[in-house]
Amino acid sequence: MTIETLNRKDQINQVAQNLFREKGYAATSMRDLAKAIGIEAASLYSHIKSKEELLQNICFRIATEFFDEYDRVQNGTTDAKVLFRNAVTAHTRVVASNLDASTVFFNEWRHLNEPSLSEFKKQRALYEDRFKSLLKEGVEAGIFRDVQVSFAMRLVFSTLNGIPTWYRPDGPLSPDQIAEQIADFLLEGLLKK
Amino acid sequence: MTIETLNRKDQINQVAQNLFREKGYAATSMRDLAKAIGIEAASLYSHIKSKEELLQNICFRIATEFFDEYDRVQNGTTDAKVLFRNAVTAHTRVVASNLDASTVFFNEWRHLNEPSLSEFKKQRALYEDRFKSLLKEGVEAGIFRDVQVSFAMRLVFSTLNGIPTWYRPDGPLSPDQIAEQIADFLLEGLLKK
DNA sequence: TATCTTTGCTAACGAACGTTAGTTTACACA
DNA sequence: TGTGTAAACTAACGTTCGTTAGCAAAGATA
Repeated sequence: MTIETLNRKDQINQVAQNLFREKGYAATSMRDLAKAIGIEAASLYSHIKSKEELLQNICFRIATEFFDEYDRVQNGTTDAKVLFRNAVTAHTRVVASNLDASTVFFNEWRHLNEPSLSEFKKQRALYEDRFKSLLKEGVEAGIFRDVQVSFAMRLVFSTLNGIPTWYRPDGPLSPDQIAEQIADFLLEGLLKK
Repeated sequence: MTIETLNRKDQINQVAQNLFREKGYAATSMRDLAKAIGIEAASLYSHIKSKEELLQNICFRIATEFFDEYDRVQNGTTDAKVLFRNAVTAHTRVVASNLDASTVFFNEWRHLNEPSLSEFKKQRALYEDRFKSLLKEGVEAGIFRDVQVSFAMRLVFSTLNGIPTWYRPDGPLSPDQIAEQIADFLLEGLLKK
């Protein structure tokens, strides 16, 4: 596989990410995709196997990034507050650095077919469990309020996964700054102490 | 228009809400919709004008509910904390009582065509402004922390609009109980005081 | 009983869909 | 210069799409 092939293949995946985000997977035709690249629809199949392969690539690449980034920041510390802040930062960084792909990850995964669909759900559940454990430890350590952990986990993910609906990378805040502010918000709430 | 027409029309709208939520607007065909009801696809057109009309009905009905419910709870009080709690409760009640329709409202509005699309965006912006004002007043009154109000508004809506991804009406909590817990979470944060 | 309205049906339209077959073009390398 | 390969093309496949036309059945109203 030559360099040119890799480049074209990467280009297809990147444009697909963008179109799937903007129009949705089902409403994006292979002709739309080809036109955005400047080739014929049939020519796409010199580089990819199918439309669904594109969706699989996006979903599972992002899933891997979530796991990898989480592992990277969870080093020695056992302080629940720091652990939480690190996890939020890691997740936010992945989302904010992959706005197109993570939006597809959040909204378009249901168009996967089996067995990819089941595999996707399994990985997502594993990732969510990490946050649940983390919240559980914070509550048991008496650092967090006595919240229901699976409820809190849902609210945390709602906040984090909503980032692509409003974050613009050309704005004033970097992903890490966004992450910090979100962690503050989740930890401190709105009220003055 | 007889009672039977209204019933069938209502049924079509209700099934459409459910299918548009589960599969997405673009991936739901008129034949899917007809089959779920038990008639032929062509027969739908004795009751509706077009597929897009169904989407418009859902989006604008929910928009109206958000405004109406907001107006209903914002009575005499000027306490920012109570105002915020009331707004969160109103919004949550609309979402939790219309899980299918509100999911379509959140995720499928982009498939509206002009001029409905612009009208939708305009109404949504107006609604968001209400929450922004409310947060601004709380910050200025010294009750809320000194957060950026449009940033805080985005986080609040992310939390609220994520409800359909996890809330199950057959679970133990009523919409009002959910609303209360979410308001607590947003106001108090995770940390113990 | 005769007429109108509602609500369904079958058949079909033209367009768009994902994808395949077969061919041409361009370039790397022997 | 001749050969092999990658990457594009045109043409077309069978399917599905939203929607329309025209008609039949059923019930209400006169």
